[in-house]
Order: sequence, then structure tokens, then C-alpha cells
Amino acid sequence: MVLKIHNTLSGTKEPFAPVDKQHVRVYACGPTVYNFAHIGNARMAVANDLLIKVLRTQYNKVTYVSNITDIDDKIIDAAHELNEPIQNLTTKYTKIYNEDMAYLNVSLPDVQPRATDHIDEMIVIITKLIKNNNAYEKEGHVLFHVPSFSKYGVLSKRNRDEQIAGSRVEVAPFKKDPADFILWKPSPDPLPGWDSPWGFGRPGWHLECSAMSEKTLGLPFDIHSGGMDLVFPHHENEIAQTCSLNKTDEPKSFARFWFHNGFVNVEGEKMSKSIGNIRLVHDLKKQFSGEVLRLTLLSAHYRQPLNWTKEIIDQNSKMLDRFYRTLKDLQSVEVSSDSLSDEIMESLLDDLNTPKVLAQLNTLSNKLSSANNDEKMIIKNNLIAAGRILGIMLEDPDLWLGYNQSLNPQKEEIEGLINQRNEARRHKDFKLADEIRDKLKLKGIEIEDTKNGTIWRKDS
RNA sequence: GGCUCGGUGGCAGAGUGGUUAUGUAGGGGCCUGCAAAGCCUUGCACAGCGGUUCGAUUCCGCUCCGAGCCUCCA
Repeated sequence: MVLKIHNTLSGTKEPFAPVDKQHVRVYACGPTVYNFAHIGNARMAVANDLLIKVLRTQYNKVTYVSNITDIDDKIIDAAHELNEPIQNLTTKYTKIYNEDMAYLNVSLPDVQPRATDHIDEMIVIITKLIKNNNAYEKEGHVLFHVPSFSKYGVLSKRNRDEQIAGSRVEVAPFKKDPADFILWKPSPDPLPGWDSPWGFGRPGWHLECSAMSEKTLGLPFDIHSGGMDLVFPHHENEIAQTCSLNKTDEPKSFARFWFHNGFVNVEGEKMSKSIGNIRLVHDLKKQFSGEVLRLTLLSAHYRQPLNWTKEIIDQNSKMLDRFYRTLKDLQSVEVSSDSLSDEIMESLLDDLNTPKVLAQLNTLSNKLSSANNDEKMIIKNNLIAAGRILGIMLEDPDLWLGYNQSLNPQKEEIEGLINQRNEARRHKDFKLADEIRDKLKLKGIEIEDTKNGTIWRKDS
């Protein structure tokens, strides 16, 4: 079985082969920390987390780097508005980002470099780019000269001249070419900055990833990832910088695979501040469990757009409950291995086809009622093994489903009522029995009469 | 205007040149005093028009529709 990944560079699904089989290296463009993470940020984190977990089933050593952008004009603006020091803001939101992602069962990257810790490296890169005639200084700015890189546009498959024709971008007067982008810009007082050969200033956004990816992983590395929208211009510019720096026009000398996840829409519309429909993980946490949110993110293929609605959250919540119920029914079954069936593994390896995996798990789960012991073991093994990679079904089934409320403060009262009801049922006083059941229902308690007696759970 | 990617059943969402995706919602039934949970069963589909083919939802072309990017953006 071979892992296949859609490579934006070729526009096709390709068999994955690492540069170094002993050490797979992945870099994902992480968040700009000036606010709470939204569900779109989460999709990127979850997609990459899944990619890494799948890679780890195939390779012994995988290093996952995902940066924190902690210097940026949006951050400066936010800090100014809140009248808060920039560092307080970025430290705070970095911490919250990591907490929110942990809630979604996203593992922390192996390395999480910060842009502001790599200013020196960036200055070195700029100096070299100027020396190589790929960049120039003008009015305190340093710009990358796009025509100096012949392969500009390979990733996003854009023809520069055609773009410019229909472009509505206002071109800064100091640009030699309209497509030239900023490597360094001046920071007039009181804006934050660093001393450089071009004066006090701060780096352009694209530069940090070129600096940090090379420093943390070395070149070329295997997979460079991020959200769809980063393809142009961010990743295109990174390619131009890093390749020019190393005097090559071969994009694969930077990263072999480019992995991009699709967008999350909300109720059919793009998330945006003006519409006011941004869904923050911070808020969703109050209403939904991490596993439900994560499963919902995985319910569509990572490259497809995902329409975030209450309905799909509910659907996935039900699916997850069913999986847990299957696991509950299998509690007494011993697991002998933790291996995933070839079929399901194949789906994961096929460009992370999570909807297909979920369908397979459902099919498997549906076989429970007619399964013999061996088959039950297989069902359980697969659910658990798949859950570990997908980041779901990690809780205790009884607790998840609301059973086993030994710590519920109303436990005695509830069980008292259940005893009263069963007493009434014995006397065939079904009117009273149903009244008691309704009363429990109002308390959020659902009861089930099984052949082993009445059991109860907290209704979610 | 340019580039890219899509249009699958009420909804969500995979996939395939000829055979049930799967979930959810709906219909019918079993179980139950009635429920709950579970089980069984059953509708409902591949945007349109051409072409290739013995056969296309699947390949090709065109049309229509939608989304993203071209400007900060996950």
C-alpha cells in the first residue's frame, strides 16, 4: 500500500515518496495570532494533524513544523486597538490557539517556530537575494523582483501578464514590477521593528516561512501545506524566495509536495467579519465536544469546500454516538491487536479519504448484530484503530453516552424515581410509571428498560 | 477579463465505464405495557446537450450554474 497525496504543484494525486525514508519532514503555515482561531483555522490544523498521523503509520520518523506568525500588520492594528503590548497579544493568542486545537485532538507540532525569533535569518536571506539580483531596495523598502524568477506562477498556474491585465491592484510607486512583493518595510515610530542594513523595519509576511522552513527542516523537505488561499500569493512567493536564494528555478528543490485544504463556509456563505458569521473554536467549544467538531471537519474530503451548518454538526454527532454505542456493546470483547484493516488503511492512504473511511466504519458497525466473536473483535479493533488516527472515539463509551453517572449529584434521587417507576410497572400502574418517566426526562435523564433491568443515561 | 476547482438522491457526502456507497431525514415492520436503544425492510441520484463505446453518472466536447483565487485571508 502506498500513500497518495494530491500535489498542488502537479494538480494531480501522486504516490508519496519522501526525500529521506528515514525522516519525513512537513511544514505547515500556521496562524497569525491576533484573535481567536476560527473553524477554518481548525480545518487546516486537523487536516495536517491527520496527514501527520497517517504518515506516522508508514514512517518511523516524521517531523512536523508549523509556525506562529507573531509579527504582522493585522497584529499591530489589533494591539493598537486594544492598547495592549504586541507581545502580550501574541503570547495570549498563541496559547489559546494551542488550547483550542488540543480540544480538537490536534497534537502539538514537533516544532512551532515564531517569526520574531527568526529576524536575523530573514535579514540574511534578504541580503543574499539582493546580492543575487533577485531583490532591490527602494525608499526604505526591499522588494523581491518577480521577473527575476522564471518559474513564478508554477504553483498557482497563473500567467503573470494575464493577471496584470485584469488586476485591480493599486501598484505602489516604488515597485519596478507590479507583481514585486515586500521583503522588508520601514517601521516609522511607534511601529515595532528591528535594525537592519535597510534601516529600522519589519519583514514582509512571505519571508518568515522561507526562513523557518529551511532552518527547521533543511532543503528540500517533503510536504509544505496550508489553506487553499495561501497558494497565491503566499506559497508562490515562498517558492520564488527560497529557490532564488539557492540559485535554482526548480520548485521541488524547496518542497516536493504542496498540500492545501479547502475552505469552510458558514450556512452557504464565506466566513467574513462584515457578514459577522465567523465561527470561533473558542465559542463552539461551549456547545460541542471536540470529537464532534473534529468529526464534522473530517466528514468531507479535506480538499472539498465544507459548509458549516448546525445540521451537519448534528448528523456527525449522531454518527459518533452510534460508533460509541457499538463500542459499548463490545465492551466485553477482548481486543487482540490494534491493526487497521487493509481496506480502511487503503482509504486513508488514498489522499486521506475520510468520508470513505467513515462509510467503511459504519458498514462495519452495522455488522455487529450478526457478528460472531471473531468478527466482533475485528469490528472493535478497527473502530479503535481508525479512531486513534482520526482523533475520535478516544473516550470511554459509557461516559460518552451518558451512562455510568456514579458522580451525578442527583444519582440517588434518580434511582429512587426509577425504583418507584418499576414498582408501579409491577402493579401495572402504567399511568404513574409514565409520569415518572416524563419527570426524569425533564431532568435530562433518559431511561431504557433492558432485559437486565432499567438503565439510565444523561440525555445529551 | 484571466486562472483553478466543482455540479451526485430531502439534506450531508464518497465512488465507479456495466453490480447496494455510507450517514441523516422519510415510509413499513420487529422488539417494548408504552417508550428508549437496537434490529429488519423500503423509496429517492448522478445539471443539460452532443460524442466515443456493446454499454457512461464515470471518458471527451460544448452549454448552463456555482465556488475560490487574481488584494489581507486557513
